Amino acid sequence: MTVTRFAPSPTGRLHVGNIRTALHNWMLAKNAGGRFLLRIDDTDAQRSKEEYVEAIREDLAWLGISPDGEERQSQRMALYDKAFETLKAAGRVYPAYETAQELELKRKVLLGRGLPPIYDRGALELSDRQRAAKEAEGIAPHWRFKLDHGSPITWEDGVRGTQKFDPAQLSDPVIRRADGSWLYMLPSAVDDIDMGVTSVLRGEDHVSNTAVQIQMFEALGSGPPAFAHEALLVGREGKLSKRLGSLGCDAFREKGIEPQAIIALLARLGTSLPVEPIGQIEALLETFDLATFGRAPAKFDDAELERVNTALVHQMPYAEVADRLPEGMDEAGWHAVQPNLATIAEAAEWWRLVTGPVEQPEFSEEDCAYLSEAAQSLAWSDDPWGALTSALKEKTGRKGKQLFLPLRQALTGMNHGPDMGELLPLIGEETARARLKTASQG
RNA sequence: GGCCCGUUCGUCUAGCGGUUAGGACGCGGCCCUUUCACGGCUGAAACACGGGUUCGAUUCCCGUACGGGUCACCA
Repeated sequence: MTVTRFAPSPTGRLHVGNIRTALHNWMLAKNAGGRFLLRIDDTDAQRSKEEYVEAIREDLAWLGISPDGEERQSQRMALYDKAFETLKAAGRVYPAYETAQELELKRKVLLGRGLPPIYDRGALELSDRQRAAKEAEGIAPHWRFKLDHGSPITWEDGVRGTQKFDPAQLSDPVIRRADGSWLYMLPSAVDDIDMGVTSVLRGEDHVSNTAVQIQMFEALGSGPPAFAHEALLVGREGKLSKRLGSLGCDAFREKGIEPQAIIALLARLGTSLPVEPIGQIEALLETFDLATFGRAPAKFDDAELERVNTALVHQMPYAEVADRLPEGMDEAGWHAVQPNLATIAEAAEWWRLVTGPVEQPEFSEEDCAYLSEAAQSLAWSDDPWGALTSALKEKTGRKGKQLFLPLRQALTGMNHGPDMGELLPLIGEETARARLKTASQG
């Protein structure tokens, strides 16, 4: 069975990049009838916050991509200890004593000489006596995973094709701090094994991590999962950008963006499939295919998100939105107002044209007379607007803008808006007549 | 700087040696509508640059430029 996972760190709200990864993993699993798991990667106790764990769950639920299971790394330490011992016994981890400052300096020197800033394995040169001396000084080591430089690391990537890495081009990753706390690399691999994850789909910022982790999977006696790395999303100006990071689920919600719009856009952006206002995630699922994923970074544009949202809002049936509409708005009201909406929240603004009060403009003397005439001509029927306008056309000879604009302004206080034929019946005879009278009195 | 990846209409992209270079979104025009919007029709709009290879390159190779990623005791 296909098992995928979404493994965010609870250090902030979900943002577009996150959401996209989560969605694609969800789709990858569901498309194969598999399971989608949430793993809270909270090994970094300093930065992880409980409120964000809760927010992540809520956001996923809001988006409609709830996980089938959840794990937390902070509760799985025993597993990592065990894996660590296994690796140690196999000679695949070694203690290192450099300080962060020393490492930083080494990197700068290498970079300055035009060389790749790869860890020099200085700790491997240490004799037993030198190590003992460090310990005697009270310096506890941090631990690195020893990469096997023997042969190139290769894998068949779900979106990038055959990948090949020279392990000598990679630094031996620090996997454990001196205080015993864990870094991302090992726990992630351990959990993927333990959770039975079969497919790992993540951003291309992880490709070199994958190379390292493939060796970890092997060292732990497990075959690696199927990896796929999708191109990152960039902002309007290119670049991953601070701006994109700030586009969180909460911000979208506040702007009146429907979760379906986010899903519809993110499901297809950067793929060869057209972005379409598809409200059913199941329909999106049918066309989901890693083979359609592009390898170049795609631009995320919130204007496009808003467009998708608007198109979706225009499709939504009354039943789906009923409980979010303003007090008193029934199905007829929804239909009258729907084509003019960019967000559902805007329904309230248009609905005020019906419930009033309306703010009428100043009318010329001529228009006042016309509106007075209109008040008298108003007759109720199935189609009061049609009846009113044709009656006035005959009586006054007005047509076009002259005919309808004063009426619209008197009745709604605005010179554009939903179709009057639908709006007038909702306003009702009494209110309509009153508004026309008021307007006719200047 | 090393290593990976990429560059086709404004945007997302199709293309896998010979095409009028296709689609979608956006944009323009027309129609519908006694407003705006919705809807329908229609139009403009692209192969980063320079060398090869080839009868023929958007497509293959090399180089240049540009963009993205990575090289953390972050994930």
